[in-house]
Amino acid sequence: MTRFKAGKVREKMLEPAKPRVRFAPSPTGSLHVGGARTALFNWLFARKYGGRFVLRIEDTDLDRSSPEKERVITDDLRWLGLDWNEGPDAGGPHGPYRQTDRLDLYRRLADRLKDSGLAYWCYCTPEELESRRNEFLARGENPRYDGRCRGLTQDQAHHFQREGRRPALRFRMQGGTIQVHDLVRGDVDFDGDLIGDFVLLKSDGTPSYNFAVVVDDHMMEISHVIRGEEHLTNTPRQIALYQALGLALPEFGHISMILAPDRSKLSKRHGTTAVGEYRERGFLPEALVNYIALLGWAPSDDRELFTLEELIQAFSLDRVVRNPAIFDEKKLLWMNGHYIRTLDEGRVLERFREMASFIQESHKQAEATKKRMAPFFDDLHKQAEAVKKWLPALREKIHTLSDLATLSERYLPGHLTFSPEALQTLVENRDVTAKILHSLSDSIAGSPETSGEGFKQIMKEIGKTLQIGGKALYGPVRSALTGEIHGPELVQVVPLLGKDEALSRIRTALQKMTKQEELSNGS
RNA sequence: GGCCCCGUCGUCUAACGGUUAGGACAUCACCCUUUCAAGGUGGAGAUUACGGGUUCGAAUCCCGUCGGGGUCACCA
Repeated sequence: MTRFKAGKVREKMLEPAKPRVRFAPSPTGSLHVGGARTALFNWLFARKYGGRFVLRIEDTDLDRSSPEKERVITDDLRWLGLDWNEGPDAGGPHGPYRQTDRLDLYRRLADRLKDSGLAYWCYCTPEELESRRNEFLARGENPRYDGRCRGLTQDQAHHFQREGRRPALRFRMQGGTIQVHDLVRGDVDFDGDLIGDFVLLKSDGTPSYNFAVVVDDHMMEISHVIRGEEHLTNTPRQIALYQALGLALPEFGHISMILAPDRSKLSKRHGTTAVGEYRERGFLPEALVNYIALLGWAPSDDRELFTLEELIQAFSLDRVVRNPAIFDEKKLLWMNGHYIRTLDEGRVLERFREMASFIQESHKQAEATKKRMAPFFDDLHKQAEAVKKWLPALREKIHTLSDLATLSERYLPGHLTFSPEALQTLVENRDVTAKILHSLSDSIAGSPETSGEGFKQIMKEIGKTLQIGGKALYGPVRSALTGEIHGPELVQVVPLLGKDEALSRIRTALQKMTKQEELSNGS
């Protein structure tokens, strides 16, 4: 492995004056972590050097694209804090920014290529193409279009047309080597002879990816094409097109992929991959962005924790790493916990509410799902208050905002249920526990308010009277008050519960103990 | 299969030919403590995929092998 040595010229491209970059998702699915990172790197690059970040929607796959998906992707980008200077909604001087609104542009350029003999109509059917492809593969050769429609006569063309075949426009590839100057990988050579004539215009009239990117990147004056490594081998095709159209090349930079723990391509079966799912699970955009930034990029110092603003400062393309990264959810979880703990409470609460309404929103589409999930959503909103109240006590131990919801739930009035362990703790030294709980109840009832200090004092006295302390004393009290054997410090818990709820819980626990005893005597 | 990219602790990564190969997550131990966490301290963990070169000296440069990934679509 060799780090790309930046010469004078390269340096200029790595740190340009006012770059124009773009993120160009196709609205055929949700925004995945890989796409999010590509968007982030582009965004950081633009922000760092005072450039522009363009959002372009590549919706030429008519079958799979949908406005809903587009909305989901843009919504996730905004959630991450990545905004764009130009785009379908934002407008801008190089629009339209949705490829289906640019069809006439592609056709015009396609005509130009066809008229100059650099492109030709191909009448081959998908089935024919497929079987020829397999023949190449069987011979151990590079599968590619064999160019058989290159020299079609008018008669032959008419014949195919009468058969009802709809032609696609193909680009006439030239041989020779094509060099890609890549900002993160250095110079990469490709053999043009191994690349077949690829499609420019599909038979439905929409442009192919390779054609549309070239046209758009040029017309939108994109200076740096920063994208995933899966596009590296497409680049020679695009370079050939730039040359055929007589256009200047942008800079290219291909960042390596994000892989699953088994080193395969990250996909659904590996767990969470979509940004939206992380939102639902209670991750903060602060954490996700920070973690993703560290996948394939490293600062020049030892820092790991960055705000977006700090990332802008620290980011540079020449510190982008070339080897693929494995997505490590454990580290993300740690980082998320860190942000929950250190961000100010108002912000965390805001994120919690965001999560609650996002979950509700995202399930609105499917009416059945919504119905099924309804009680959960109601609870979430009811819990917003509880979460606010309990955040200071709970944030120390959690990793996601969802933990906040599940953990705070049991502190709601009337939500006391006993875990088997807690029940065990209450029952195992029944007599002593009963004494503890009775005197605790009396003391709390007798004091005007339940402060942490007051509670501590009460516990001290009970301990002195009964000659116990530590775990033996606090364990039963914790079990009675919370129904769990683990949780925040009781000194925090008691004032938060309040006098009435605390008393009611002790009563409930005492009753439960009696019931348990009758149960065991009876059997 | 052809072509292309990549290969440093389990994971993310640092180390412009000269460091006891550094940090973070995870893991282990201890401290703190009414519990679980969090936090603190420390430990273990990498013959830099392997094999050859070049060099006084290689994780770093060159070649080969192996392994992983990408791509070869009328998907993007």
